[in-house]
Amino acid sequence: MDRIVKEARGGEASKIDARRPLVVLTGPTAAGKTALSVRLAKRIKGEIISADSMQVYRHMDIGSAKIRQEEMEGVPHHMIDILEPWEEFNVVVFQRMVNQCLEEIYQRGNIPLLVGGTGFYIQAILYQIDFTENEENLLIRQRLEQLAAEKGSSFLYERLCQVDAAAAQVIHPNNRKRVIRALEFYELTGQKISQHNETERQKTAAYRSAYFVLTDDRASLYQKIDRRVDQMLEEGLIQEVESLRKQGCHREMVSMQGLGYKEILDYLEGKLTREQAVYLIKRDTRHFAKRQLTWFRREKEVIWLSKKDYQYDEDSILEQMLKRLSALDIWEQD
RNA sequence: AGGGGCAUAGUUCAAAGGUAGAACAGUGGUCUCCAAAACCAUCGAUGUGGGUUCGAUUCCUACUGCCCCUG
Repeated sequence: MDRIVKEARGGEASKIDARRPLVVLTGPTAAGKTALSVRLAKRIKGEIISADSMQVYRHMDIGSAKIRQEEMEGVPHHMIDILEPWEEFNVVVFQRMVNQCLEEIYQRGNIPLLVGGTGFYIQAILYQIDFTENEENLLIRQRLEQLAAEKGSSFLYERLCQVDAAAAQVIHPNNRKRVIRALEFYELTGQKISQHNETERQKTAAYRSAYFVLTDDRASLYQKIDRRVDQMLEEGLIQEVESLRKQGCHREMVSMQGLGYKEILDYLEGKLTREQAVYLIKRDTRHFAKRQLTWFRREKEVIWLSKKDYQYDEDSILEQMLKRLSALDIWEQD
């Protein structure tokens, strides 16, 4: 409705939306994004970019519910199996790599589909958030972390109160990670992160985009999560983690903080029984799904696709998506 | 069937003749470089009927349900 192109046709001072097209498909874990994304990609000549913080890692197939080669049905997939589990990964790396991917996809004349459950990563791309990269920040962060360990996290919080009161007001004192990040930002740039965040928040989407959120009733979602975890165990999750452990993977690694990995690691080290580990995986995955939904609710201009509204018929959902893409001028049916 | 024990939040467990606590689950939220992470907030209970008492969820009693032992 707010398509600038259509306004142009109406004779208004014309400004064509020069932004490039981007389709986002996300939703809570176990909602069924993967299968749907492949079907959509085939219809619109798209390439899929995974927005998932765990599927980037090789050898982590079962626990991350990674798509299998044969399931891709020939659709190009990016950002999957690109790192070893011991390699560092975060939003900034994600952003840089995906931006590269996007260029290539546009050059091929295809439409990129950003598919995955990590809302923060999607945000980083869609709004092209500036994280003000800097080499030094690791050192500063380590120093601050040590300070927190020595003098307690309230020490850092008090410092933040002095340096950036606005940030201190928003960040809870117990949230050490954020307190540290805020201080680190200040030391690095001499500016307040509260101010920086404020300007970043003003940004509008950098792409002509559609933001689909595939979801389902809470109860069905939770049921599916439970079933999926059981299935992962049947498929050999424990062996997968065991072999990662033998290769030297430990819980300090970002990759080993993934759901299913940290718990099985504890089980293998005798800190948990198998039953306890499974219970925790299921519980934490439910929590995760809930947090994802909270995130998407806050996100502006999302198109909710509640499976129940479509009688759980994937064809109807797909049709709806195509309709919306066409209305948003992202894709034209030939 | 006889004897004993237990009934407190969705679950596991506290406490007390005068305001019933916690953990976990559930729910809501924060998030702008660890985000599958980290953090915050919040809903919610004395099995049922009598009796004693100023007052019972607590003491007594019957019932109901569950558990254990004996047969």
